[in-house]
Amino acid sequence: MKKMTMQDVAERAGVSSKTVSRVINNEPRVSESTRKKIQQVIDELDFQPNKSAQSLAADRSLLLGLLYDNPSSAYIINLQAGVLDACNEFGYGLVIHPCENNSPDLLPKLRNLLASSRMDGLVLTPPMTENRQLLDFLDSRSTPYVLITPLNLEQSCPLVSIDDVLAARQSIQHLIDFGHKRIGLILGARERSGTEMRLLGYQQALGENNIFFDESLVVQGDFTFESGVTAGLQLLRQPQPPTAIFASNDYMAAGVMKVASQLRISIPYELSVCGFDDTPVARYLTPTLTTVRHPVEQLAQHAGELLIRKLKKHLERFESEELHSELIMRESTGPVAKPE
Amino acid sequence: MKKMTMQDVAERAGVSSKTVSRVINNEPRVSESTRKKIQQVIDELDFQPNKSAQSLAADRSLLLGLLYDNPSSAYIINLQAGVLDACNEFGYGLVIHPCENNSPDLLPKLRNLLASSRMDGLVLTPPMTENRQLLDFLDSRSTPYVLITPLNLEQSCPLVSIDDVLAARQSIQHLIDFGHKRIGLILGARERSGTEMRLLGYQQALGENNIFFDESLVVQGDFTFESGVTAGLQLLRQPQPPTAIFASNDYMAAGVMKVASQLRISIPYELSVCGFDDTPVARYLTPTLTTVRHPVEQLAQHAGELLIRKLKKHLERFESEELHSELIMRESTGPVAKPE
DNA sequence: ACCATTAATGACAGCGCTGTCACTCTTCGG
DNA sequence: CCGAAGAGTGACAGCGCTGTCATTAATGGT
Repeated sequence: MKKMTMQDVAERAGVSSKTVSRVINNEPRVSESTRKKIQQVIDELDFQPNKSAQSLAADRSLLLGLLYDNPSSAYIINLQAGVLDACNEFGYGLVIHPCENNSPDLLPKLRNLLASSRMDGLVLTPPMTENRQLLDFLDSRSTPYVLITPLNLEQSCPLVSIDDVLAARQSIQHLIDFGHKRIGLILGARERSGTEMRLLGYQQALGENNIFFDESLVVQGDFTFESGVTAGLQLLRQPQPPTAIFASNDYMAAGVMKVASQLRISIPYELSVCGFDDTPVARYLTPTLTTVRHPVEQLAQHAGELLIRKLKKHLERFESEELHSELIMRESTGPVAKPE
Repeated sequence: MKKMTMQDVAERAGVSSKTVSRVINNEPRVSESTRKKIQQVIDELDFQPNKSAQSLAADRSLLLGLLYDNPSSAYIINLQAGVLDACNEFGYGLVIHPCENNSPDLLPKLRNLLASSRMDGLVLTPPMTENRQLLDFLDSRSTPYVLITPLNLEQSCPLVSIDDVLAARQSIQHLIDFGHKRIGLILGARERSGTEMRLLGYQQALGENNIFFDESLVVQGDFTFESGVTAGLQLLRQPQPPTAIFASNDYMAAGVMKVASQLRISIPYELSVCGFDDTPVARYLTPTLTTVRHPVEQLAQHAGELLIRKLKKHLERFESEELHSELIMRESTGPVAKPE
């Protein structure tokens, strides 16, 4: 495992080290024959260029940063896996950075991180994607970034997203197909753009099925289990309670299930519950939770690739992508008990 | 945000860049007065040394690697946070590497990663900590590493650990205090050293309370929810079923709760269930799960610090640490229904 | 056959830091 | 008062790569 340099490769291939560099970096202006020869030597010696030297000489760190502030660890792990895939493919490294979106020293900390790690670009996730200050800061230093976000707004940067409206509409449709007509909706945190998307999807589904939109069936949550409990109580204690509840994430759905258990409402016989995100907890609850699975890892991978292509200038204007979610049917949803 | 070099700092402080380097690296042989003056200039300019140049010149990457193969995302997030803390404190970067302990190309992949990222040291977590091949490989390249592991074996390397025996004993004691005498134990994967520790703790607790050790109350699991279901069935269908069950992690405990629900056994009135690890799911289950919380983040932080000190040679022999766990009492445990 | 253009390659400096070694200035025992 | 030892500092080379520019070989139009 002694160290190896481009010089070694160059000598063994009978070329200059600069030409080896050209091959490593996929630069043009190398004849097919030399390229092949050099590649062969590289493979033989299992040569890996020294990242520090590359960074120093080319003045780019070959590092991507991943910023997140999200309580769902499963979500983050998937994110990381996706971005890592992209990084590995293109020889980039990944710097992970858990942060607190609302902390006043988010920016100073980030500035510090950027100064010391010199990341070439950033992948941002909600809720950071909606932090205007943060985005402006990045723009001002012209640090490239891509967003992973349910946001459909006219963004002026590349982003990857899922269609939250569609995902919500399909879940509600699933409940309607079971005969439900009074369907409760628990929204997520108000400032998050996904929240209104889901409300929109809910309304669309009702509209398509000529079901009256009853505002009292829509309650505000904040993505926490506790808010799910509160919201669940609020819904189930109504004079005419819903027969099904769609929660904007699994934790709030778990909260509803807790309430149902306390009120001795049996799921799915007396109440259907549908979550969102397909967190691992969905499989561990009793009954298991019907929920919506997002392709988080692919999303993150695309985001990483997009960013890297942007860094390499192989990117025309703002490319963006939209992936789709999938309804995972489990035990917590079923037909209405007695058709009204 | 124009770039700054040690040269700039040096000029402004009226010294050579080498002396600035000395201050940055906390080297001795710098007079207190110059050190102070330079530090002041550094603070004023908010100077950060160029990591790539440092790495290249000093031939060390200033990078730690974190290897894990664990299905619990919450555990990993905590791990990462802990190691990151240590890294940030000492100016190191972190390379995360999810891997598959049983994959045949674990070693080739790792070799690759080490070749390209040139990490200075590694933090290993179960089950990698018990992968002899892996450890030998690292020893052979003399890559420093520290282990985070429940293992109590005479290891020849630094490690941080929790006292699994104690943690298990205390949980069992908690159940005994509620009057339970027939206590089921669901073990984790057989090859994991924590498993026998927990069995030991179980036996100790029984012994201390003069309770007969009934082998039929101990069943094998593998840390998955599904194995918890199987094990739960096995225990609860016995002619004389246990009145309490201790599962070696929360997922298996969730499996037991599922079984109990299906068999219409009410928790905690007819059966107490205790988990291990305090995964988020413990709070979302109904009833909420009594479990054991480990100081994963501190553990990881200590591991990181230990490793960095080892890298800096500030480490005499094999330092190791042991931290303690905490029983989190929730709703799933309670007194026996009818004292026998 | 001649110059203009382009393709393919190499020579060389230098990215920003650290290791080595040389140098100066104290300090102190004898 | 002298030499040795040590503390404090700087000059300089060079880590392994890439950017720039020079150089040579191949190609084509007239």
